[in-house]
Amino acid sequence: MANTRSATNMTAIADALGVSAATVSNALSGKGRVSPELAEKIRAKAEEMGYVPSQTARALRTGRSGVFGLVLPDIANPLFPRIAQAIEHAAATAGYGVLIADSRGDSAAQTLAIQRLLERDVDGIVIVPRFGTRITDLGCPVSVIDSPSTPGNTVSADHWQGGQLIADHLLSLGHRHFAFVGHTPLSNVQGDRIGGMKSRLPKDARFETMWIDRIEAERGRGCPLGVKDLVARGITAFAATNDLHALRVLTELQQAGVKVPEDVSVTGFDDLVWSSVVTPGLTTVKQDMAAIADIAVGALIDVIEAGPQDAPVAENASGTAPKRAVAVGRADRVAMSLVERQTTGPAAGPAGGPARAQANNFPGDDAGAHSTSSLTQPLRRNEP
Amino acid sequence: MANTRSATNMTAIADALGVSAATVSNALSGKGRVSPELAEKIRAKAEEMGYVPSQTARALRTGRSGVFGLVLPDIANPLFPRIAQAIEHAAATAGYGVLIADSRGDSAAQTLAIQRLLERDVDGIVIVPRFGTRITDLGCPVSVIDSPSTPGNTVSADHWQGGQLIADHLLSLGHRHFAFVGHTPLSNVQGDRIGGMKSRLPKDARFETMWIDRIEAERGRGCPLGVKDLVARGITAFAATNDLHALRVLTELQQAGVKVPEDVSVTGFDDLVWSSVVTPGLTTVKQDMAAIADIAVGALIDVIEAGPQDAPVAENASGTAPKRAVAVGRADRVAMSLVERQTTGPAAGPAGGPARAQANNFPGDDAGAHSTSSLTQPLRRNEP
DNA sequence: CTAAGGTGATTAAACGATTAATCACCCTCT
DNA sequence: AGAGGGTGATTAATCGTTTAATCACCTTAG
Repeated sequence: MANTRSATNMTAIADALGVSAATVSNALSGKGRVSPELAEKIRAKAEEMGYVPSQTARALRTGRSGVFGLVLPDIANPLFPRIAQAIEHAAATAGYGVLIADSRGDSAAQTLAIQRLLERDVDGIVIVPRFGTRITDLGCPVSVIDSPSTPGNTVSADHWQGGQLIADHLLSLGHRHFAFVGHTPLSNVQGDRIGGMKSRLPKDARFETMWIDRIEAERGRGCPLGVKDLVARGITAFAATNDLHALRVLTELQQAGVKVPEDVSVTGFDDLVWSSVVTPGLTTVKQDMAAIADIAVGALIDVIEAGPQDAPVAENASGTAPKRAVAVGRADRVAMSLVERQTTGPAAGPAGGPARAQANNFPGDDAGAHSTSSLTQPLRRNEP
Repeated sequence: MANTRSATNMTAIADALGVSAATVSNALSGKGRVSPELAEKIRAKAEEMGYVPSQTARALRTGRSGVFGLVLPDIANPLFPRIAQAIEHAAATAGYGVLIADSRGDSAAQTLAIQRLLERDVDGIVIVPRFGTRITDLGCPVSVIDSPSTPGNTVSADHWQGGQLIADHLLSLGHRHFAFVGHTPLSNVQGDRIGGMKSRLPKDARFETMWIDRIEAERGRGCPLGVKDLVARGITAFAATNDLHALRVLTELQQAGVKVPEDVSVTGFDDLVWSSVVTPGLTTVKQDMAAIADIAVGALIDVIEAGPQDAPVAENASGTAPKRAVAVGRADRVAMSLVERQTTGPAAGPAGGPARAQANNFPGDDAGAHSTSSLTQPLRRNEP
């Protein structure tokens, strides 16, 4: 704004029309009392002069910057583009800008990143927290996107239900021997996803869980996961907690000469960019980022528009809920949807693939979000 | 800031110490004339009261918001995380915040996105332009990150040199029959990358170029690229213009039973997240995003600190360079570096693999950035 | 002894919008 | 006709910081 910003401010418009600046403000905001004719004249003049209101001045006066902060554990995370895009879109639609902050590194970096945002007077913060960090009261509205099982979570995909989708899909194809591939058990998201999958398994199903951080701690970064051994042990389906791990498994299998999906099936999570371009296309489960972003941003806006409930913590009659400036009470979980591609197929091999395993390709079973209840009802009986 | 912002402003500090607000300002900024003792007392008090300067007020007064805008053609682009992370880091280091704007969709969306940033009074904009859009004078400093062959480009990776790195590497392995895989010829970046590769080819080399947009226009999105046919025609190396296409080629080859790197080699560009986790690991070429971001942000800061050179366009004695508020004159290109992994190996097959092709695994030839000149000197002779 | 110069602080005017308070004026009702 | 009410505008304060201008005071030189 400094240099070339056209010096068209309210005063300039006011002078040009011989009215006061306040009248211009009222006319443009439609708030005060201005005659319709004059208001129209002012709007026209503003348009003509290319007037652009100064968000800065407005922010100073109103105490609202019109900007949200977005804090991510690691901007380089492949899911980030989706989140950022969705949040930016939701925020822009509501008239807000989005300031990004990267909290890569330790949780101290996260605190610092938040601090920087607060100094910039953001009106609210959307945060995808790091593992094991608890978001404390920031003194400004906060939306937390993580997992329904994270305390203080505001909204997130229903990872558990997504896991169920995957499990139901694989079960319906006749699979009974699974390998779940995650990165670290410290992540609530991964925990939920695997938990959801496990929750669907019938009594006759078996599974193993592989944690990549453990494996790499032993064998080094980027080491082979040894998937062929697992296949030899009878596993017919690898269900990873995200597409990156699924891709790793998929290519390692292909390299080892294991046919996908003929010999084994592979699934991922998140429907990242490459999922649709690899061969065979990766069956995965997708988050409705737009919906999540709308809720996260909506929660922020609700709190902001509710106005400053200055009363610090006292005056709390009911005494139950500590009055924090956090957007609570909306622990929404957004349903995930199955994206069925080519890495999943009927279970093969001697592992006793039942006849019904052949009956895949159920009509109407490949169209995005859907409940798979009809397929899994017989299995649910055996749930613990 | 609205609600819970601690009401600790300069006046509060001034009152607490019985001095004027101006003195507090001077003491904290070290600009005016304040006695050392008082200055120290003020700093201590500010610390004690948890004073945080209002960027908003400062912005209004100084005309500098301390925020840059970052415009990206499509936030969902897999390279975006790297760019955003690097820019955010460079900006934060220089004391600036980063406001994101997504210009997905057409170039009108890009204009709108830029408009939104300008309304928020950004001090400068870093933009990765869409294909074929020309960044006009925005009335604020702009850094363009695209390709050295794009007019108005400020800084970017040296895609041409990156291409040379790949070509030299493959040539040294004995490859002579190439397939270049790009998305669209409209992209300067992709054009440069392929151009660089071609520039290294000796007379006895042959190549074909595949444009994915063309292929998909015919056969539909996500269609097979038909790489096996190309292999049958004698191609031993697929060099893609980015890792996503490389991954597509790689998995299609694996699925078709073609061995990588034994039968054919595959290379990508950008060293995206998955390049290191797939099997075999993808040989690629990497951008030094940190350096690029530093230059892009540095150019912005240079222009800003040069102060408002108000003189519109007149007063331009030499008359050559139109005085735009654009950060020109730094058409830097940042060298790329080869990341050698397992998708590349000696050329095999009847296509006349020369003896020297077997002589791969040169000692010291697998360590990130390096010039491959010693390997390619004999070939350079034959350049056009 | 007084003018000049230096030092360390204060005053006050911005920046550009919002908004409560005020004012001038006209109309209507009793 | 005077009180009361509505309308359409203006005035002026305010948000928190920066900064040019000013001021009071002290020192030193002529």
